[in-house]
Amino acid sequence: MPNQIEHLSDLELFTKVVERESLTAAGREMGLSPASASKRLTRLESALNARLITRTTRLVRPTEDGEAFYRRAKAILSEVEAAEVAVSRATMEPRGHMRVSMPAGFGRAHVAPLLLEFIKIYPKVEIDIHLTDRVQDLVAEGVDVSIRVAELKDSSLIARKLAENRRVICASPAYLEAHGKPETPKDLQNHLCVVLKGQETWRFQGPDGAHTVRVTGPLSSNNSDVLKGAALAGIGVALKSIWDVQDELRTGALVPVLEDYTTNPGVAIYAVYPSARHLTARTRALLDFLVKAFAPVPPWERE
Amino acid sequence: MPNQIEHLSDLELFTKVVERESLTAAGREMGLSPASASKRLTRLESALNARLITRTTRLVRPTEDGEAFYRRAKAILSEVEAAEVAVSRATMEPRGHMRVSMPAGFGRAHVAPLLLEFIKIYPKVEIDIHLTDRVQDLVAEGVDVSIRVAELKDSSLIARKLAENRRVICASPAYLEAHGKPETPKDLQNHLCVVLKGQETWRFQGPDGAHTVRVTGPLSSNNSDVLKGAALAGIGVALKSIWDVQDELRTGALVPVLEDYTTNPGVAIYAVYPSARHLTARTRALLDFLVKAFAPVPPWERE
DNA sequence: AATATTTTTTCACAAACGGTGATAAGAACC
DNA sequence: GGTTCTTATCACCGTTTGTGAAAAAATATT
Repeated sequence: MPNQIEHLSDLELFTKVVERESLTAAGREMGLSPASASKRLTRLESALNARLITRTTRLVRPTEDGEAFYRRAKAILSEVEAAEVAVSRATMEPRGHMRVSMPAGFGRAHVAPLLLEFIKIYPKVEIDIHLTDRVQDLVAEGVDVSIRVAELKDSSLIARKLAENRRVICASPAYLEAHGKPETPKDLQNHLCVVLKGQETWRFQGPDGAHTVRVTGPLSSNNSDVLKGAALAGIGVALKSIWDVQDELRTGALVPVLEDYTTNPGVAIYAVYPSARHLTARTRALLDFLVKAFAPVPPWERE
Repeated sequence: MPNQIEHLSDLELFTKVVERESLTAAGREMGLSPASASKRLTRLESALNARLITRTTRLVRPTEDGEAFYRRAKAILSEVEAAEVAVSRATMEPRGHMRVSMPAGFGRAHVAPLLLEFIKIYPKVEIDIHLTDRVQDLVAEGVDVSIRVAELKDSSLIARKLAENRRVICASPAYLEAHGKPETPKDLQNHLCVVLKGQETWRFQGPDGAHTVRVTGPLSSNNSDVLKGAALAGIGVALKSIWDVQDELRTGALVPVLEDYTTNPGVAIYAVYPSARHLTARTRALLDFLVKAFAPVPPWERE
């Protein structure tokens, strides 16, 4: 029949009584009336079914059992406190291990380098960088923070927006030379498009309203790098995230088209994490770090 | 700001949640509804201001901090239990040290020999035999049991009657030869009496009613052995407890007088101890032992 | 896809607990 | 003997805690 003791503060009161040799003083120290102090000590003794303190109105001293118990009580209390500060430190100072999940392409290009900086700033944090395009169960996989490119709709998870995910329709100069330049979304239906598997429908928001175009083409893939390669090779028109083709646009290897239109609006890049309450220091630190790194303008949009 | 944790059972619940990976199961194990289990876990997390368990409806697992805290919680709980069983053993099996106080004369003659037997029966008990005729503060002196010859009147202390304290008026044959034998209490006023300091008034209860006699004589002392010596030497008549002069009466060295009268009625021998609640095993054992040794007829009255 | 099932969480309410001040009793000091 | 200080007890009252019901969430099933 273990654990008769329920109230840790009864233990604390008891130790103070032993030290002060006074119920009243011990109670006062804990902000308790003498009546309560008496009640609590009695409660502890009843729980243990033993007399710990012999007391008259003038003299309060531990019994032999009480003295033995005093030593144990002190040990217990200090262990509890140690456990508390250990947890508290863990939540105060970023440290420990964490797993961050992200899509392969975006992660490799833009997040992983940032995380290398992050662990330089917080040397006690260890990060497991987990690249996957599957949307996964954060809790089951033990993921602390997940970077997701999506429309926000998740329910129990909390998300912080890191950046817009601006997209561009683009193609190689050679392709445009050969097939001409589309001027409206509708034109795309007459173009060769390279598309991400499952995302064959492109949505546009432009000066002339919203459009939805179902595109087709000679190549589709579930890997966005393949698509980029195809576009570069002049296979067709691609819908790419800015962060993915920024360099190619700058060098002219790819050329944007339909620049007056916003593509797949509402989709943005988020840092997703389970529950906002009781964030660990490392999670909080990483989130702040990421937000600062991407805001107000993400790296790939700069200059 | 130490000791945020108050409820030990919250710790217990937490460990069970970690072990069972289920709030409901953990709660059931402790006889708690799922609602309560949830509340308690939340309370613990709030107290620590940290998230210990990440939980969805399907998956319950400790966070990294939670795992670290789990180990500490287990340690704390087992220490608490160890402390509890230590106390409980101390109250179950007679063991440990105790101090027994008693009057010098009676103690040396009748209690000390019994205590030697007692520690033979309970080898784990150590006794400090404290002989004193002063009435003392049990608590202040750390006395567990005090043997007292008195009229019962103490308030906060509990007493068990061990034996009547029958007294006799007696003198040596030589004295009676020289001075004659008193036949009534009143006769004592014409006799030489040896008296205990402060007890110069002797009270009698006899067939002809109650008498109070103030006696005088050539010798008084605060030590009852001195008085016995004086009586044996024929100095005068003494008021002695039976247990003190039993041998002398048997050999005829002292002769009882006024045998139809009861002397100082109401005075008996008691074992006195502080508070009946939460007696330790050793105290309980000693009290039972003493009662059995003196009842129904004390040794000095036998045969 | 839609429904069922299981688990956690929330909510409102009842019961139990815990603290308090008043009071009493006891003990020391003056 | 009176005063003061301490512990114990009592009745009262506000808070906390536990509970069942229902909601919400996440799977599993059909």
